[in-house]
Amino acid sequence: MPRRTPPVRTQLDRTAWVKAALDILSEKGLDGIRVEVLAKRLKVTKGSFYWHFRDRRDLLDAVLDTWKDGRIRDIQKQTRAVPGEELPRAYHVIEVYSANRNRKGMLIEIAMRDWARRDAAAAAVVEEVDAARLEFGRKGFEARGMPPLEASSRSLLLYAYVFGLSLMSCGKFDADMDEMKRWIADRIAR
Amino acid sequence: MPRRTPPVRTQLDRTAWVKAALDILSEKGLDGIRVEVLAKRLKVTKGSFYWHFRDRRDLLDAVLDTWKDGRIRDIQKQTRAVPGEELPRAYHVIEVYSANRNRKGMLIEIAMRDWARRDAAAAAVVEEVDAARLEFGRKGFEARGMPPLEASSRSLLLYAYVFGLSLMSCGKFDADMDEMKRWIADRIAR
DNA sequence: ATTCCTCCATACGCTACCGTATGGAAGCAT
DNA sequence: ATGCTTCCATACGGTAGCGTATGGAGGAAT
Repeated sequence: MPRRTPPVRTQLDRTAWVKAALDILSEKGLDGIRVEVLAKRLKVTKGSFYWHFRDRRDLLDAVLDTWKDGRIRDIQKQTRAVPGEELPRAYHVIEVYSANRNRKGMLIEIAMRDWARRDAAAAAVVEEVDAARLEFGRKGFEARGMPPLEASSRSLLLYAYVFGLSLMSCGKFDADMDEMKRWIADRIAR
Repeated sequence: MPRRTPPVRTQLDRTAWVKAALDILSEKGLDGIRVEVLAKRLKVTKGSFYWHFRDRRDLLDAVLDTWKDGRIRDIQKQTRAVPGEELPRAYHVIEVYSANRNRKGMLIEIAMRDWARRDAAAAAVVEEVDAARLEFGRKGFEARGMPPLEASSRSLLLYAYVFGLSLMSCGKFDADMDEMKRWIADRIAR
């Protein structure tokens, strides 16, 4: 009778801690990332944590790096899409960000920006990611023949809108939210 | 020689604690509102706090009420402005919210929304305030002859934009941020 | 002057969390 | 088998914060 339950003998590494930290970041914000809380979630003790990380700050830095890499990679993936499809791509971006299915990612976005207000390293990361996004959007609009100022403005409006929408509770503002979102997407991208 | 320094003999009341709580909320977020920290700022001890408040939650509820009343009052003040001035009023709203001078108010806005995600009472307050704002904006656009869907959409876009902008770090995205803001304001309100 | 009420200080126990120190189990090489 | 390395458990001291208990100062009322 070998191996009834593969007894959670799963070795942990830094990525597991970072993943758990991102989870709890989306739920409780930066102040929710507590060493002993994460340890409990991962069914281990602090001993493990302080083996993989120097201290809490070390984990936070790893979280920042991981998040930044992921976001930058996402943008580059979108950028490599076929050219000549800029308009549907703009709609796609709006759709992805403002959809409820991307809830967790959006919560992390907001938590990151909260974090950035109180931490220089986080601020640098967010700034870098935002710059990449705005640049991506600007290029898309310019590829459709818009002048630089208009392209930049639309790009900024696009991202400000999707982030702003995610922190408003407009649940019962209007029943036809979908129509409104469509109207707005047109206003931004058309 | 009477009264060298009016020896901080200033009696505290609930409003003083609420005010301090709002201050620290804008700086450190909800988790920054700690009884003993506020006491230190107000140069008193916890003994005072627990005289005026039942517990920390009691303070938080008072903060919510105070903030809600202030926001609602602000909206009503704007609503009572002279009619026929809807367009400049829309620009004014954008200007006020997106300006850097309103920094603290904006930080509180964001902190409130963060709070709302983890607390039902806060969620209710934010929802009420947002509904009032969206309604205010909608009426303004409808007064200019726009159909309901468009008016609602523009109102939503307006507030989502100003809130979203406040959590982006677009410092070095473009030097002519002012021109971009103007372009965007036109796109939203014109 | 005494009493009462308001407002705050002090002291206490309790929990959550950080970081360290140390030991121990499991796998691998020799 | 023995030693080495990796990964984690346990135990400890320390800080920050919550809420309570209790006492005390100062003004107001009598």
